[in-house]
Amino acid sequence: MQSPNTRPGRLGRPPRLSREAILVAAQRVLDEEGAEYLSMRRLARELSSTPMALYHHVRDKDELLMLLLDAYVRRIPRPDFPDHPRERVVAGAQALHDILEDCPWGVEVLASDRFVSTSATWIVESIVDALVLCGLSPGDAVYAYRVIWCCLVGELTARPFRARTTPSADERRRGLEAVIDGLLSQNTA
Amino acid sequence: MQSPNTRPGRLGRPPRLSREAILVAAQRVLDEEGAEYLSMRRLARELSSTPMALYHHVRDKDELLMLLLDAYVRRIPRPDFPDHPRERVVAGAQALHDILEDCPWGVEVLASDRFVSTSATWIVESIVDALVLCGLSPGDAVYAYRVIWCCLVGELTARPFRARTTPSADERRRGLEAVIDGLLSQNTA
DNA sequence: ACCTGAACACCGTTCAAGT
DNA sequence: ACCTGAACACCGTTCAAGT
Repeated sequence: MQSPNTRPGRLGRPPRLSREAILVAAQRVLDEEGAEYLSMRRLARELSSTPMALYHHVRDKDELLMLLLDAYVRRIPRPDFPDHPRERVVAGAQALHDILEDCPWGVEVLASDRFVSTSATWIVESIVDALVLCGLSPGDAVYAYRVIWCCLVGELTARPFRARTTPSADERRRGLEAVIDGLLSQNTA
Repeated sequence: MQSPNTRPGRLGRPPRLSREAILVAAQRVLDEEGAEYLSMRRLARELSSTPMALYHHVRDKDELLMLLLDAYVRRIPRPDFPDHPRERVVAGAQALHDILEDCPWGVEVLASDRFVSTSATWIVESIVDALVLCGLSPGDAVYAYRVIWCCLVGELTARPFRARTTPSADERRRGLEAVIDGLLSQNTA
């Protein structure tokens, strides 16, 4: 129950903030108000602190978002995927979609540069592995994964769309399967 | 050669700005500095005017972007597409991709709501029609178009990606064809 | 070491006034 | 009718100072 700000033998002022506390508060703002309201200034207010205090625990806003996404992904339970390779690709892509759907701000963070976290590698690797088991060469598998990833990003980014009806989960799955099957059958061509 | 600000019989102060002039200046900023520098304030400076003068000719920044994209699309020459339906789908998607690649800020405008311009309908319709000619039902064709559109948006949004090598035009085409063939063959399933 | 306050260089937009 | 200036309510970030 040793609180960090009472730890003895440390020089200087005891910290009032911590990376942990900042991330918790940021997640709260994200949940309660949405990503468009998460600013360094808003976050400082949430913590009854000043914007600049944050910069002592986090390099900049981009790093903060990266850390938030990282923590979010880490909280996700690792589902066990089906044995059949094709089903595994579909399930993996579906999982990736679901993760990002619950975390719309994350798409932007991932789509932009900088994010090099390894906390989501398992799912990427699981998809690529399954693609190889489906018969694709490693190079083709990576590329096929890339196409799948682009479709997911597009699906999540191009939200409203001209057809005002959001597609049902079933429709989405059919679309996803079509894309995956197309990528798989290109191998044999 | 009748300049609008000398047109007789009009009441009030002659206009110094016009929607046309604003769009031209905005396009110049876009070309020379990039979309991230196009602000109402920057644009007003470009026109030696004040930010608020712009709001007399344009409802807000979103409308400005919409008008810019509209003008951009209108300038594109209408290519003639191949006869074979499948090739037509591929060519249409390719064209859509190329248009947006030269116009990265447009992706965001299109991905967000509001844009209801009809200046790009011809290309969308051409793709949907070709999909129907390929044997898809009208409903399936619209949905297939949606999937293709999402892939394009994703491809353009998820720019850098973990594989640091940007795919070649050939690779991209292969990916696109795989997606399209997947969508087409789902029909017969 | 950790935090504060003021400042810099921006945003989009509203409101009241000027010609 | 068209434009201006000041103001509102924001941004992310740097810099110098305080304890």
